[in-house]
Amino acid sequence: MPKSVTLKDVAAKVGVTSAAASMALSGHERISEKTRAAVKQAAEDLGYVPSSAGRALRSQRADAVALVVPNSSAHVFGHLYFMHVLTGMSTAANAHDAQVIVSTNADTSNGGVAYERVMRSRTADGAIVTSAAIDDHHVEGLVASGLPVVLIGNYPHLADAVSVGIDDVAATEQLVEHLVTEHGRRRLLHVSGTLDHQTGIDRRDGFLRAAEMHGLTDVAVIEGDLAEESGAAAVEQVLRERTGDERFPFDGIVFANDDMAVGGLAVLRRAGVSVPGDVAVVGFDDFGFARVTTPGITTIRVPAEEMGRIATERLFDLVDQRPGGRAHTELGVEVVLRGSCGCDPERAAAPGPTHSH
Amino acid sequence: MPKSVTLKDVAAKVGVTSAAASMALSGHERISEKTRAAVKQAAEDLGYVPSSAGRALRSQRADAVALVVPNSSAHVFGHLYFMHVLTGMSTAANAHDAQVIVSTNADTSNGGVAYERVMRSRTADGAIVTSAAIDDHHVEGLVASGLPVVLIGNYPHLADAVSVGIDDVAATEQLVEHLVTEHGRRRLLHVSGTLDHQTGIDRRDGFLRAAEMHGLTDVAVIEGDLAEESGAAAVEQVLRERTGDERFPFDGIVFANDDMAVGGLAVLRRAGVSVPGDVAVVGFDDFGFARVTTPGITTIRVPAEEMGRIATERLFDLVDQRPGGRAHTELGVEVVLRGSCGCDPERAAAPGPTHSH
DNA sequence: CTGAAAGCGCTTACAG
DNA sequence: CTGAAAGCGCTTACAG
Repeated sequence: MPKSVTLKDVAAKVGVTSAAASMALSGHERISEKTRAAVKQAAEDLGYVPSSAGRALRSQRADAVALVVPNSSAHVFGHLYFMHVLTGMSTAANAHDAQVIVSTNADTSNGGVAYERVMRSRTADGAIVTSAAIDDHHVEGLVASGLPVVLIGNYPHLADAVSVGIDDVAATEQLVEHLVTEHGRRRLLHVSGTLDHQTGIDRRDGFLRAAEMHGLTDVAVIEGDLAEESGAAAVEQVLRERTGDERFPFDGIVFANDDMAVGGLAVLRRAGVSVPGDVAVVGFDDFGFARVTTPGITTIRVPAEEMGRIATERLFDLVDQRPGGRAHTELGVEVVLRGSCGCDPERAAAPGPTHSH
Repeated sequence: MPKSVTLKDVAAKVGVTSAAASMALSGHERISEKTRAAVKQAAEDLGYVPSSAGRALRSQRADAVALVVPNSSAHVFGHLYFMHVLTGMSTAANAHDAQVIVSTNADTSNGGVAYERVMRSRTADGAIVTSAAIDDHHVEGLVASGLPVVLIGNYPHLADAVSVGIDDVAATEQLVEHLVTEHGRRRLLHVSGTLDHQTGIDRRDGFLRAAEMHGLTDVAVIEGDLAEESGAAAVEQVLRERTGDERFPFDGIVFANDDMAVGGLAVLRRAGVSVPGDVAVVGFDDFGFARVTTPGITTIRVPAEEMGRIATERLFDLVDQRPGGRAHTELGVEVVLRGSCGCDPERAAAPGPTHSH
């Protein structure tokens, strides 16, 4: 492993002090044009890159931001959602010449959680926290500590925290509205996310509120956990509990995310229940799966990449002590219509892949 | 923002020097049991966490590893592949108390690429590089520089580099073998990845070699770029060029990855070509999509998470100067049989979701 | 055995 | 105007 080139090496080559070399590289005016050029040339020749540790120690700034993945969402690490958030973070971080650190929350050993250590050790100047459970006190502690943190999602109990999110209630209402108004569905099932996360609560509340507004009486909620299997399990439960001759007791299912919709769709298919013929299905997220199933899943497009990007911009505002705007930034969402609700007839009517000739 | 607690604060509280406090915290024997306990208590009370910059500067070690995403694969950043690799990296990094840095390769401004800067600045102790193009000279330079680097994939022209990968040639041969032997397909099309990446070349070569071994004469290769759209484009091209009465000129398509298979599948469906009836389809990767399409896509499961984990272990070997084993570690893969090749009749025969009653 | 300096690499505030 | 010290936080090697 090659010894790394320091500022001293560069300075020595030119015959100035390292202090002068530092100023030369940063374009300080007190260094003559000639010396400045010589130092820059020497730095280039030697392949000099400033030591991040030296610089961080001196400037009290790591030039890095961390993405925190709390324990409570460990099972969804590996999900495209994080990749989208990470992509957005990278875009913003690159613009600020900062590194992106991914902090999965392994070490709960020393009484503290990993991401708190990341912050306190100043490895990162600030953190983005996403998918935290409502009762995750570590998040509250972090926010309360005054360290720069931006939350992705809605945290009503942390009203002062800077956060970026969407309106899950309104978005879910839109989906229900669509099923009722456009497709005449009135017997609706909601398969919710975990109710210890605000998104789980909000999407369920949106469902219930819209159902009430439309005077729907045949509605039910089954609690899921956002995993594909839990969507499958919910549908299996309905199939098991239906009375004898019933085809399917609901004519629409609102899954709290696409993964569960995928799982539910597979079970419906195997049971010979037609989608959208017998049951209309909608999901939430649009991170990829919803586009490739047959039929495609009507869903809400969550702008995860933009959330990551904006959250990171807000985080730099905090780190640089720029007077922030609103504590919460709300991004718009979009309903994406596909075959599973009965829309997009071209696609829905196309021969299925198992069609024989 | 709260002022961070330093070792000096802890030492002051106990009435010892910061050097003594440092030794106490690291359990050095020369510090009395009593002082050790007092220092630990004080550290806990004050919420002391060592500064990573201070420690890194002193120990010449960042305790961080970087995942590098080269420019050439910028379009696939945001792909589940990276998330799997990242998950594996995190597992290994956590075990070594190290941070994971994600370095997308934005800054090509200063003549150097971002990940070279990450390495030279010692922000990370080493890097994992994946999806690098064959002619990416920056990778060669990095490897040649002697900095700790582990490559994911196969790099025949960098035979001395430490790397972790799978046998793409053999895996693709297995797929062809399956189509020929189990499903009697003999007119095969390969939609390749970009041929400036070794995986693109290897999967194509595996296809061609297996075709030759089985004496297939009706084979063709179309170069794609791993994106869903390019799989669609390849199939469209075939449809466009077929002669009048022909249904589909091939009875099997080997896509170099699942994404392209998904794109191809959609076009086939719209054209009324049955899968697997008229054409058997296979993909490569199994990062998610292949499982949720209808029919499911027969594919090769690439152990991306394990690749990330093992590459990171190898990287720590390098960083810690442990005598490494082989330069290249090859992981096994698994053929996953689903409906698109004609296997899994239970699923393939199940009523499609657009089936009407 | 223990106290305290030295130095990792950097940049700014100070002394001359 | 310019040279060089001081100090960010840490830990180890040295002096006493």
